[in-house]
Amino acid sequence: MKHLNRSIQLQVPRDFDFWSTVWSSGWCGLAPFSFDEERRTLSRVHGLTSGKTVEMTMMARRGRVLALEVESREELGKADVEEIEGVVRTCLRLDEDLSSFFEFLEGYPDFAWVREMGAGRSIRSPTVFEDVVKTICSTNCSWALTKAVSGRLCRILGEPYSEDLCTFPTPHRMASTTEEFMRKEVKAGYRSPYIIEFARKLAAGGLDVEAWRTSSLDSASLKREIMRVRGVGDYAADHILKLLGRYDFLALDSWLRRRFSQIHGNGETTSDREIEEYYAPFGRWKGLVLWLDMVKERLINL
DNA sequence: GCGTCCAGGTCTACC
DNA sequence: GGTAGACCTGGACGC
Repeated sequence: MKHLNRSIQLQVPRDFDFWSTVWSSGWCGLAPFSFDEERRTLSRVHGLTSGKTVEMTMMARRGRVLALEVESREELGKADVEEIEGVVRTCLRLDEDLSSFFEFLEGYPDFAWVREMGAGRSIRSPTVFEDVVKTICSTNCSWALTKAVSGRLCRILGEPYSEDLCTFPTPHRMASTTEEFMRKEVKAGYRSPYIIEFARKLAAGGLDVEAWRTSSLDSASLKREIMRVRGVGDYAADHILKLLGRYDFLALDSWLRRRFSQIHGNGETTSDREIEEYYAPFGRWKGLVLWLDMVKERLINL
């Protein structure tokens, strides 16, 4: 089938670095995202509201420019292009103002590298729905399993674009499946009823999770609301808050605990209280500072 | 090949 | 409010 290509260029903030944004978390490896480490590109297969499916590939260009190559089987209209640009802006957090964070870090020379690199952002999904489902799928399992379940969700319930590329399923599509199917085919295990219940609430219009992005609630109150989703506990709620751009909580998981003990505890086990105390001086930015501290080695070796 | 452990936790029952 | 035990999957590991 014939594929149509379109090139788009986006202006990015002065303090933004594309590859450190992509590379700072494992989210870039969860379908329908994929990356090419050698070419330093991030791709995503995405279903537009017009019903068209596109594959978008992002890469950095000189200056404050992000290049976007979009492939589609159908001609794209102005509204399609605007939607694609919006998806990219959301995924890369181009509209997240981190200037006050960088000003705050000026008091911490150990973190000067963050501003120098343009680090601080990490990718997320274009919808809160997708981020919540993926977060639930990341709990109490290996990262390999999280990737496998995300892949199966797309492959089995998403819209196919090519032989091996599919979109992330919509809430309606996920809501229409059964717990048994989710267990047997997607192999999401005991998380299956949680995911389906969440999708059904959204599909029925009983829950507007996109509103969380602009919620006027303080983070503690918003966290309580997020935790009303079954399958989302303390860690997952903290992680979702980070994806929403709120960093007042640490989102401690077993990987972070192990990493902290390697970096700051000489390999000795450290308690959550000790980790909390270590990052307490960073106030509302502590969750972001913790994350950057843990992935520093990965980023400065880029 | 087989059994066990555990990983980027959460829920429920019980005290 | 704190804690124990159950819960899916799948890779790593020891035997």
